[in-house]
Amino acid sequence: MEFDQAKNKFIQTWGALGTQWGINKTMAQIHALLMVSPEALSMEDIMGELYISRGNASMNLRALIDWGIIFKEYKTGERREYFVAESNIDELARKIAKERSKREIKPTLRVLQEVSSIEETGSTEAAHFKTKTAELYEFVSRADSMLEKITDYKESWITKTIMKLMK
Amino acid sequence: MEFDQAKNKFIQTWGALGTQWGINKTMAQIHALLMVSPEALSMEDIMGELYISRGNASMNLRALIDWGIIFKEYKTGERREYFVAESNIDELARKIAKERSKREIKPTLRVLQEVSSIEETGSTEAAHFKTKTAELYEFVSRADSMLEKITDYKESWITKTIMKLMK
DNA sequence: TTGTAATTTCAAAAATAAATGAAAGTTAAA
DNA sequence: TTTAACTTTCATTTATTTTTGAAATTACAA
Repeated sequence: MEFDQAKNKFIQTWGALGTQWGINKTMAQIHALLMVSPEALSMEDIMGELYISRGNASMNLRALIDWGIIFKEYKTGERREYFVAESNIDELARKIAKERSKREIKPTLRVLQEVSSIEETGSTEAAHFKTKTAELYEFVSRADSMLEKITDYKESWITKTIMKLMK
Repeated sequence: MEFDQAKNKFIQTWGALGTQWGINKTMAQIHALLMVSPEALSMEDIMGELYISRGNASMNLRALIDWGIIFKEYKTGERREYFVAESNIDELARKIAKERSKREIKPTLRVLQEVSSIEETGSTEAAHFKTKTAELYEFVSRADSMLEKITDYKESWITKTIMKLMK
């Protein structure tokens, strides 16, 4: 396979994966492009490589910056902004994990907490509901703290975790 | 909060969470409904509770069965089918993890393998591409086997994993 | 078997999400 | 300041995904 083909295939695949995980295609593609670019790219560069509009590029670059997984860079004497991806993959995964926990898991936990705390009534249905949602709260809560523990190693956490699990 | 309100809030929240993780809203809602139902429900019941069409119910019930997280039940003398959710939450999470690994991670790994194996050319860009995609392959591959290891405990894997990580 | 209740399918419609592009807003060099 | 390069915003358009509902199919009690 040619480099150009491979690069394109990688960007498309990463975009599709993003979609399946609730991240929009362009956002994932910009990120993919920046990951494999040895140099920082300008918005113009990105628009050109991905064939997307200025507005689209601007919004998704901002979203990526909000997630903390790409950064702005300034070149001396140049007015335009350049972008680079977080280069450490462990760090990248940690940031994504933390962000998703904050945005999705934590709010869900609040709701589970709330709904599992309804008053006891006589009804079987309500009793079962309380049991199930409480179980779910317990599970999600544990899973979330497990993820926190794993990603708190800061460095090569995947390897460290595997080591600990092997024992 | 009233039981009915709580139940509705739970179903809506679970649906929204699904959406953020690339699962369609109705599929997640049907699953939520079945989880908190003490009795098996028929398609008619589900349509009524969620205000959805027959076709929608049918398709998403099938998808949930394909994922292995809900089951059909037959009542003697009755023609219609009933559905129940996997009642063990650890088991539920294991199945989802396995399924997503199979459907999304494994195919991505294949592509990463492929694109990181392009011929060496002189270009810096291609060299950097190879390095990055190989790193990514390595990472995703390890993360996937970590998940496999964790979920292979079969029973209360979250707790077991936390225990191991505490040491 | 037959009749019919129950389920599935799928083209079309509706809803949702994402992308465009031009105008408005910023910023810094002249 | 002014000007021009660059970025952001957002109403509108486009694309994608989901849902509907009626026809086709299936399957089971009689």
